[in-house]
Amino acid sequence: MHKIPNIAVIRLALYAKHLEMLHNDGVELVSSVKLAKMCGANPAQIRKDLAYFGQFGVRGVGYYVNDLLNALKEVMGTNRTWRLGLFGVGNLGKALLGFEQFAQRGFIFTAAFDKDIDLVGTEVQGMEISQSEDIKEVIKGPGCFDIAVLATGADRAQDCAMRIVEAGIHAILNFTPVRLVVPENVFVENVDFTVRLHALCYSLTTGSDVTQRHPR
Amino acid sequence: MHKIPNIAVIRLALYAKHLEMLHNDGVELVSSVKLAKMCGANPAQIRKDLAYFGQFGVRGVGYYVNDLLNALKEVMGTNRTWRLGLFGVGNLGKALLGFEQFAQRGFIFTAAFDKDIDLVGTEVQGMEISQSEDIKEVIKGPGCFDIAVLATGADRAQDCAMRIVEAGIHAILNFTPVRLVVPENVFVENVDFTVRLHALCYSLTTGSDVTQRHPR
DNA sequence: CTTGATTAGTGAACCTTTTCACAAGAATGG
DNA sequence: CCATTCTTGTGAAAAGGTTCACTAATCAAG
Repeated sequence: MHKIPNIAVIRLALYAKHLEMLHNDGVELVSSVKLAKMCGANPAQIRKDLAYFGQFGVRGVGYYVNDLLNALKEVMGTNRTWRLGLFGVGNLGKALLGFEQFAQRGFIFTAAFDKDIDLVGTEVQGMEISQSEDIKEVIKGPGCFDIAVLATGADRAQDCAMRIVEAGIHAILNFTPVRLVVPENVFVENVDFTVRLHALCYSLTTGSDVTQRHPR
Repeated sequence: MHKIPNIAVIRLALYAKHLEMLHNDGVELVSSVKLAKMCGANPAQIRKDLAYFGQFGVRGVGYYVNDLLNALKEVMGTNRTWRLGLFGVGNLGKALLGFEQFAQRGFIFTAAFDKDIDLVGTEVQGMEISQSEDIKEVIKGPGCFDIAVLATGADRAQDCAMRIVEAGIHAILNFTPVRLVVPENVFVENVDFTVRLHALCYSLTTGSDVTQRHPR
């Protein structure tokens, strides 16, 4: 049995995104070559990535968009809605609450927390704000969520992360610049816009392209 | 001469970030082992990455934080201020305008554009909003910028990108889900939060960690 | 001055990931 | 049924990146 490269899994999300676009355009059939052009990838890579998870295509024909999309969703675990809990309702937090692409792709916020006492109890983007100290209570009710989105200030980040872990949440999307210390069984994705800007700076300065082929 | 891996350049930004933290803490000397622990990297990798660009350390001693930081900034082209132009002053756009980490790390917004006539002429986060049709005029004045930050709706993205390119801008940080079509000499970094969430979904569903080691 | 402890720099080995090239299967037209 | 065209699935080769293991340099203590 083959070891599946992490990066192949990430690319599945990319493929799924483009398959969804094809589906919305009413396209029923697609070849690895066409999909590769859309994604900016190599057709052989797409076929190989898919092969790690099964056989989804028909030789001489291509891939049926709907079938492949459903198969990929099943593999990635995105054939369901995932609930998000926001920590830190500042500029970025508010923007994330209203970020349409989340809802479109099956991610909905069910809870929002902030340290600011004046904010607690008020509504932002139709979400009632709670105190992060109350996370355990919130999680028992309709505010229950699967993934924490951390958008607090740097000073609150580690503290919040510990509360999140203690409440039994095992996944964090971390927008703070802090390297979180969490138990091994907790998954953390660090998002850092400035790193991406640095890549552009280097490319502009040296003329050598270090931008990434695929979106992240 | 060696070919420098793209990914090594990206990691330099990570090292620089942690060196800045050390510098702020008054630390003057650091070893590859210590820095590696901070960054969550392998010490040999740090030494190798640095070696692509020169010799910055002292054997038996380590790296002088300040010297290395300055050297890295020089290499990456971040020993200067970079000016950003924002396109699309919606939820996300506003959040980016007020994003403290940008200013802290040498990125400042000098211009902001929106299609909404009611917004044009008003101020958001102390920035006057212009029409994207006027980009060429704005660029001649104090609103001149080096990198475009694209945070419009999907429908406006490609159109805006073309205007940006025509105005002579060669770098775009793209927050829209659109795969931009631009000339070869224009650098594009695509940011997609949902892809990162998908990685967490897969990890949670399968138990196998596909999150990235380093922030992006 | 010598010894021992550190730590950067680096060639080589190792591992991972991407790409190639072709066999196998499917549709179409005669 | 056969030939042709298409496209997937996949072993193997190539490319790319990471880690190891050792050398060279530096410092401190005896």
